[in-house]
Amino acid sequence: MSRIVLVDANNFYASCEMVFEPALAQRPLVVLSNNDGIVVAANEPAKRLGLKAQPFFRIRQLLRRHGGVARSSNYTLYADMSRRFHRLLARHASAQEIYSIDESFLLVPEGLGAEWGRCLSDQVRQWLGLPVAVGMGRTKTEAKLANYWAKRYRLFDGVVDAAALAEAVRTVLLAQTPVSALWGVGRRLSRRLQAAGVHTVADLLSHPGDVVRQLGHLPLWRVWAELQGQRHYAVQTQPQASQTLVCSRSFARPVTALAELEAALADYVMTVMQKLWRQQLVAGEVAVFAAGSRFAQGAAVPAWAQHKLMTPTEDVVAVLKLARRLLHQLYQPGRSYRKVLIRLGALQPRHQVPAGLFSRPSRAQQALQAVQARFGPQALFLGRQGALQPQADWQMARNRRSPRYTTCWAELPQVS
DNA sequence: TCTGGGGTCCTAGGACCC
DNA sequence: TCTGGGGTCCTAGGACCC
Repeated sequence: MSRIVLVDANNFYASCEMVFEPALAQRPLVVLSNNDGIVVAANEPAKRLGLKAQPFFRIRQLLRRHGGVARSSNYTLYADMSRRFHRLLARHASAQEIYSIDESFLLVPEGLGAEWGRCLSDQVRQWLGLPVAVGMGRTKTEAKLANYWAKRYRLFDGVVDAAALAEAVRTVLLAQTPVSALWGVGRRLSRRLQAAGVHTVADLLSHPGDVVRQLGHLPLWRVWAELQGQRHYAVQTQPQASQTLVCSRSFARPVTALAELEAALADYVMTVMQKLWRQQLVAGEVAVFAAGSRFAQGAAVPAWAQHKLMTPTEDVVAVLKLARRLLHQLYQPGRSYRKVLIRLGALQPRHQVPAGLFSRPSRAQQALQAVQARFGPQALFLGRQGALQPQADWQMARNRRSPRYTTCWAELPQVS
């Protein structure tokens, strides 16, 4: 049986920023969400100040007082760094599951241990400049937990092999680790477990399986079983086809006018259709959601409208028409909106749908796709889209974005 | 003043059937 | 007056993940 390894990058977005601006490592650094709304990543100095996920406006003063820096999310940069990161890891594994932008599960031969893990970690650091944590175990859940320990306890130096821990060490770690640190145990479930007297991972493991099943339903039982070495989650080497595709953005300011909502929606439709085309899927369902701010007076109430299609489609104009109709259905005049969302559902591979049961792309759409493929996704767009309207000040703000060092000729790093 | 975006999975409960 | 029981399917919404 092979071993499972979880490698993830520490403070990924913040680390990407520091790769190209090493001086930032000495100062508190936070990376903000879209619209510079909340903190989504922080480097070690910032964490020492207690900075973590929370609204930016609340920590602005504190950050300034300590000479800190805030950056807007630079997804172009992070996505490119992520691609390099996963590709490097793939060289060292017989199989790889890219689990998130900064995490991979790897299958490696039995017999490799912490020493191997340290070499891997060194190489990632050397080649990409990214600090990582490595967790090794019999199952994904155990690898996750080992990775948690690797990050949390300095003496492990970023690498833990759960199988190689001395029994006494393992016992102490299990007794010190809160259940909420387990994969799949969120806020609500951990509250329930606490109420039942289960505070630590050791507490959970002290119960028999049927009791665990009662306490928390199937997923918790699986986690419990995986911690004893039974595999319930396989390393998924093939990316799974999406079941739904979403595009959603918050606005930089409250929006009341239907025309502005429509323009934003058209932008999101184009984006979500590009995802659909990339995966060669067709959509059987279209849904639109719009809502105001939870914190504002006179804000629109969250509302969904959706429509099932008689025949699945990949036609951007048809989807846009439908989405606009749905938006009109749920629009609340006079109320202010903070976000609009489009979701495509009932997806299936386009080649599995019998010809004639869905509309083939029109000549116009084929031309659109050809131009976008050649000159980039922004090269050609629909007239309804708001992206290029000069007055579209509702668009997402990213006022503190770093250069796209690795993907844009005009923004290459300069050495002097 | 300012509070993200993109997903999956599970469960409860309603509708419907015999 | 009395008003079953069991099954399936679908949907909405919650919980959780990064």
